[in-house]
Amino acid sequence: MTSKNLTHTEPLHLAISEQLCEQILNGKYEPGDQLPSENQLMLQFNVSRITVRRALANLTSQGLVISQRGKGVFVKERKKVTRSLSNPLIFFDEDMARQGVSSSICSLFYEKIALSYKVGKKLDLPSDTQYIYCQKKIILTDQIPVALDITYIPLELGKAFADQLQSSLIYPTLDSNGVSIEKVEATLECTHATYEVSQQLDIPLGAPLLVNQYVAYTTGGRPVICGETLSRADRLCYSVVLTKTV
Amino acid sequence: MTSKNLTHTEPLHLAISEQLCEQILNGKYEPGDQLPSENQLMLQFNVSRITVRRALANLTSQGLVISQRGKGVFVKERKKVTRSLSNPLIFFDEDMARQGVSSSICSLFYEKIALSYKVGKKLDLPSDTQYIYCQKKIILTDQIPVALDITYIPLELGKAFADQLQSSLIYPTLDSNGVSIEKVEATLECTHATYEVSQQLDIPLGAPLLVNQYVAYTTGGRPVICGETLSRADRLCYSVVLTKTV
DNA sequence: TAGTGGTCTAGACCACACG
DNA sequence: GTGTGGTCTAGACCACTAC
Repeated sequence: MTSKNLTHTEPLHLAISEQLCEQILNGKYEPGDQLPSENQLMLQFNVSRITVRRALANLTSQGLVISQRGKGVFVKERKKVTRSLSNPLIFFDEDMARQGVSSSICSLFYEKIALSYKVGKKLDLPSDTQYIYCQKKIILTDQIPVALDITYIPLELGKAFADQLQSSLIYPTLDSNGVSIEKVEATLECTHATYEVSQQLDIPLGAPLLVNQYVAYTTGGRPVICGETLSRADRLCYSVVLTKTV
Repeated sequence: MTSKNLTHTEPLHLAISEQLCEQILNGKYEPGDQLPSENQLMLQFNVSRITVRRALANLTSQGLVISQRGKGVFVKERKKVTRSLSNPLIFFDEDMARQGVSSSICSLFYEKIALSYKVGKKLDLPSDTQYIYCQKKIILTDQIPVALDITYIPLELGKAFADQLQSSLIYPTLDSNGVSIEKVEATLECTHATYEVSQQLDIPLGAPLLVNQYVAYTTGGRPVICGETLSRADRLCYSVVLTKTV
């Protein structure tokens, strides 16, 4: 019945994935449910395995399902936490706690590295500055990795708070040491997970990431730290409130 | 040399896509350049076509290349425009003009529809309200579709400015008619293009979209309009400035 | 051991772009 | 027409999970 000649307009794999997509959205398959196996789908739609796999790949690229080797294909859970970018600045862990979510960090890297031109400019460092601290860490909520953060910290701060920074988040650390964050400039965009990042955040290659590139300023408009947070787009969203200040 | 037994850790398609990825990032292939054809890659890496295609699919899902039937596979241009969410509110077209980019809109749909509970709540409408205007439009920059916007406009506004709204953007229209936007609440997240949206924005199925869900308020904290903008993640990013107001 | 998804092959036909 | 990517098949082997 699914003769190839009838589907001049729509490829088979698309027809199948659209149908499965509808069933997922309609609730025939609920989050956590297992889809029929590739074998069953081959029989059900009377197509070859590669076409079934292509259809499943469509669903995966739409973030609807996740496949697990040896187990099956499952409908993804759709639970996101919200990171508030409102004023006043709310610390990440407080933000999560308010949503009933636990958070922790796992420091991957904390070292003095050569300062790049770009970072030097963002932090308005003297032109003879040669080094800076760089921290890479994984941020987890409810034990699941949600974000990879890379922060650049000028030497004096990085040295003073090294221990603290490796076990807690950066804004609270600065705050509790008398460095008040007065302003944050951020850009939000979306990229795709490289192979390396996909491994670190346990997501498929090419999965969408929300990128938050930020520069934080303390009193007197002096930049303190900058960096970027790559968040799993299936786990995090940002909220913003803009008020006309005139 | 690319014997299967050597690559226990890494599948062939990944090894190939990683190598091509590196060459793209290194500049061997520049934006706009054509990659070797599938046939050439089959010979070059001594693998089957399906493996080459899988490697190219990896690159596509990472947003690095785009394939065009009958022509070839090309390295994607990486040009993004920035939408400022700072204060004061900058209109989209001014924002684009400042970046040397032309912008236009294409109205797809402008009709009175039944009011949903969700929208009614966002706009704080009287509980007996039954209808609302809904506008769907494509937003183009430099003639390329970048976003799909869906806006909900209460009856009195929607009727009064119907003509204007179909040819120009909503904030400027409201502003020029004496409706000042004092506050905007927005959440930013990322989803995947459904088949329908992928067709409208000319992107692959499942491509990442930046979703901006907003409610705009006028004087006295009264909500005026709400809606959501689905932007192509490869073409748009948002910028935000947060100032401690205390 | 049985069932699942992951990788890979060789081969076929189709649709589209370009000269 | 030639070359390109898009779709699809049948079949094989592997790695992982669960029993």
